[in-house]
Amino acid sequence: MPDSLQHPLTGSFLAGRMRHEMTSEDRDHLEAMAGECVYLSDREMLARRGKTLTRACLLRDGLMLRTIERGNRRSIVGLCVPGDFVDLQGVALHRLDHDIAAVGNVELVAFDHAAIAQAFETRPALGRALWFASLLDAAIHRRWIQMLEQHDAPRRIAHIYCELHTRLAFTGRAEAGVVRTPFTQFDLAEMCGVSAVHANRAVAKLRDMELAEIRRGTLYAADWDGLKQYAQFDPAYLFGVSAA
Amino acid sequence: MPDSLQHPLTGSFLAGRMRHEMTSEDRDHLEAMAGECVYLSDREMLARRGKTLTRACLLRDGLMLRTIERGNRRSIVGLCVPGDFVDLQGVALHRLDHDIAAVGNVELVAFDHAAIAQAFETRPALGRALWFASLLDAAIHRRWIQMLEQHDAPRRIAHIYCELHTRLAFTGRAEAGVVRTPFTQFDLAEMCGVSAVHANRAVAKLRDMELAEIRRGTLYAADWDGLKQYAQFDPAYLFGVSAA
DNA sequence: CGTTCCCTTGAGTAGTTTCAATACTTGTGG
DNA sequence: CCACAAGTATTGAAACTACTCAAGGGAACG
Repeated sequence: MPDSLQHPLTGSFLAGRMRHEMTSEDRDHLEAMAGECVYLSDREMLARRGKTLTRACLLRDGLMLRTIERGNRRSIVGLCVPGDFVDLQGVALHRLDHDIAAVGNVELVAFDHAAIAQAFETRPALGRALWFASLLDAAIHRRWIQMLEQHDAPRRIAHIYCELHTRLAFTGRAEAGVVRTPFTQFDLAEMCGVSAVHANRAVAKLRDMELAEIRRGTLYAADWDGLKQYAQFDPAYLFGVSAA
Repeated sequence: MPDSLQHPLTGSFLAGRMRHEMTSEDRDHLEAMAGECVYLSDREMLARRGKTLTRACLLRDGLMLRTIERGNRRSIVGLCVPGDFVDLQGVALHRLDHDIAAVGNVELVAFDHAAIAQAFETRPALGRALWFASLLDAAIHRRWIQMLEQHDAPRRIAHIYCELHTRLAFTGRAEAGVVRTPFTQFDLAEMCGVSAVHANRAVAKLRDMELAEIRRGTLYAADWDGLKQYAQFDPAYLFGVSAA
């Protein structure tokens, strides 16, 4: 029986990464720990910076943003795709250092911190899996730092879509040559640390270079290999099983 | 007996953060797990991207850089201060996504992955502490992403020194108004994602604004509060006990 | 005492921002 | 089905920021 049917709530967790190394008992246990489902619509916040949390949520469908607001300016410091625990930090750090917001409609499932803490005691392998997931997040953050330090705006946008495509593919959600998102150009600007006008020109450059067309958040690749090369995208940092 | 004497090798681990929440048994256990000491001098590499690791190292003295090289350009994506596990990722991810290099002379102590993995099984609280440390790293990465997205070069440099001062203070290594590092302006440029020439002008701007003087890597604050305000430094993301 | 590395400064160029105006989309209500 | 409003995308021009290239100055080390 496929994993996704056996574990309808948690089947995407670490899929394509170390999920295959987890025992079926641990996978069953995680599924059994799942609490209520949470639904949010576009731009709704799941959690805010500084808030104390008592549960952690696994994203089941849709995309979410990690954001930090400062004055009237917002930065997007990370993306969440299905299969990601979006606020796992809260279990150990108790409060969040950033906000978590939906882009488009999203579906999550909640886990009580107490249940996760207990799993840490009784099921070390599950604890390791959660740790692994946190380390993956950090590796992605580092790649973003490098991207912001070295790439210009068009390359940043290209890289973000390449990363998304690979991360979505881990859970079987990728389409060949297409990455569907509800991002506005304003969102892209906030991810890249540039103005909205410049993000627009960056999108136009990708189109002019005949690498990809981005319409209403969705990227249609004209030359997928060329795009990956242009973005200097190397998926090793995502630790997928195929890339290992 | 002070912690630093009782645990000469590991007494700095999570000091000022959740160390006080760890039981003395766990602290003793961590100290007992420590293996051989490692010494590196300026610009020496501890580990390289892609390499498979079998042990993890705790930084005891000196500073280290997390770097990613791409072509002939290097990015600095993070800093390590005493008390940090510099390559803890390797325990769960097996290989590194970045390089780890010394700046100045450093002193580390090594832990076998096998010992850490076993501690994860037998001492869940120690496992949680390691997880906590990883989550802290991720929070710092997120702040860097925001800094790169929103701040200009002088503010980035100011922020890096503010962060360092706070992180060094956790282990009692901070001096009032001074942050000593062996960074060259070239290093600062690689942390900020700007050219070395521009980093020099940024340093000059901090001097002209009478906020701080940076000579041979060491920052002498002329107006520490003004500097923190200019950098928009808010230490909450470092999860220190006083800032909690 | 010179070599080397690091820092500093100037001038021209490229990339990015702001402001402002115009068009395209999508959804809503008449 | 059309008109309108709101949000989103596009374009131009001027100002600004940061980059490269290039040359010169200063400090540390053998």
